[in-house]
Amino acid sequence: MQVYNYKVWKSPVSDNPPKFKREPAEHRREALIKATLSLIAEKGVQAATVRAIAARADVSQGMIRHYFSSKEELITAAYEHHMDRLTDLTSASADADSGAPAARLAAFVVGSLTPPVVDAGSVSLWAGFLTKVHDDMQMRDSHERTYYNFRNRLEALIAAVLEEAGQPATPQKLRHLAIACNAVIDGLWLEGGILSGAFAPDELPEIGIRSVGAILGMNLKKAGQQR
Amino acid sequence: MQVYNYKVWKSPVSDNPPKFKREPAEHRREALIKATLSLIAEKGVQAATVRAIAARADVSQGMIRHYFSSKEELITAAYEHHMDRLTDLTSASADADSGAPAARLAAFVVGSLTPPVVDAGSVSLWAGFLTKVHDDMQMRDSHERTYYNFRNRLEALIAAVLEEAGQPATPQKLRHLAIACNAVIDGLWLEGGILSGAFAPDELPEIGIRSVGAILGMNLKKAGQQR
DNA sequence: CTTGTAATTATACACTTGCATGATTACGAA
DNA sequence: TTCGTAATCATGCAAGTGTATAATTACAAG
Repeated sequence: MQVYNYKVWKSPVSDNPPKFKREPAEHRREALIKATLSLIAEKGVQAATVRAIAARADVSQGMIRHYFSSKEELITAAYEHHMDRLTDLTSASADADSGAPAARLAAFVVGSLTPPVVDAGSVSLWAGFLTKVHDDMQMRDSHERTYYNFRNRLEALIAAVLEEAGQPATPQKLRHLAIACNAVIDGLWLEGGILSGAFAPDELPEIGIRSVGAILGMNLKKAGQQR
Repeated sequence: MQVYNYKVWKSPVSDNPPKFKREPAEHRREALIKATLSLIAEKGVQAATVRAIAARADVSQGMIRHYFSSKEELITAAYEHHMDRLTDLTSASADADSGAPAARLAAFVVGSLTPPVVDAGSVSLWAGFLTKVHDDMQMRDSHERTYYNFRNRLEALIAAVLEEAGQPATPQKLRHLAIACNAVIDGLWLEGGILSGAFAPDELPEIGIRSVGAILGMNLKKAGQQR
């Protein structure tokens, strides 16, 4: 049974084909992380075994312990990579919009509720990791960090919107609004990823904008369209 | 190394202590399910091994295959048990309130966002199972069933509230409102369970009621208090 | 061309996993 | 009491797990 399928390439002299290639460390780490993520997204954490990861990354299983001090460390690195990618994607959609605060908030919401952020694999990954957040301290820290990062970004957008509308809120009120809006987005993102077929293409962003607008007491939809 | 600790009780004749006791089948199934749930809640799905479950239920590991056709079937049964318990708990808080529709909806929201529904173990359990929802078809069906069960209940409460307020909504509008309110509740429930210490005791229900009210365009808080 | 050395592979080990099987044992029926 | 049988236990097995270690091998410096 051939398990490994190490990459083959042409040798300068064809009669002595090298059996593997030395790659820069960052390349290898990235390949291992991507292999881990795709495995977890497809078949869950329990499928991300040392051998399966190595096979998917086209390397021998020894590489994992060569580039990470343990398999757990690889899992954690993969989690951070995934979450960073998610926040980058949503932030990008808000930052791309240089219009009024309301428009930027709307873009942020829509970005969070459309592919590739809304995705079955993403949710599966997130849930798979969440299991470890419970007891692994490093994971717990990582989760809190990304959660607050997202919520604070949201809170800043909300503050700008309220200020522009001439309805500034107290810090506590602002905090509550951010928590609430964050919850709607999270909930919609979740079910959108799990029950992918249960919603029409633009249904989720639509509901998201309307709900966030309702919570803030204004019509984000119109504000978002007039850009 | 002593692994098992079978229950000991007094024998009618003390010189011949029986080594185990025959229990009704339903007792055993329930004990195995509870052992499974507590294990998953504490240390994640990967800790719910045949041996660990048996040890916690104070039986030999053979019992699992005796009462369930496979370990997977036990896991599924445990999932359904857990979800049924969650929906029962939230429904109970709404059904207990026989007041105005708005009060019942408020009770439903509050019940969903206070312990024991909001609980680290519950969320951990839910996330652990979610991993399996992705590929296991039976799990997928079970998830959809409980999800729609919860959302439909919510939708019925919302419909009653809107009707009483003289603002009946179209089916599509009603569906959107239910999805949105469901999302807020889910999101708040999630973070409340994960970051248990990050919220004040009554902060989550407070935010929940205010947000659901905002989405529906009314003040649920006052309506809930006047019972 | 040599040669050193770090990257990579190959293999082995101790342990855990779910499941199967046969040996016990409690307990109701006769 | 005796006895049958289903419930329960004890043990073993093959496959899979993460990790450790030694054997290869690419590749650049001299």
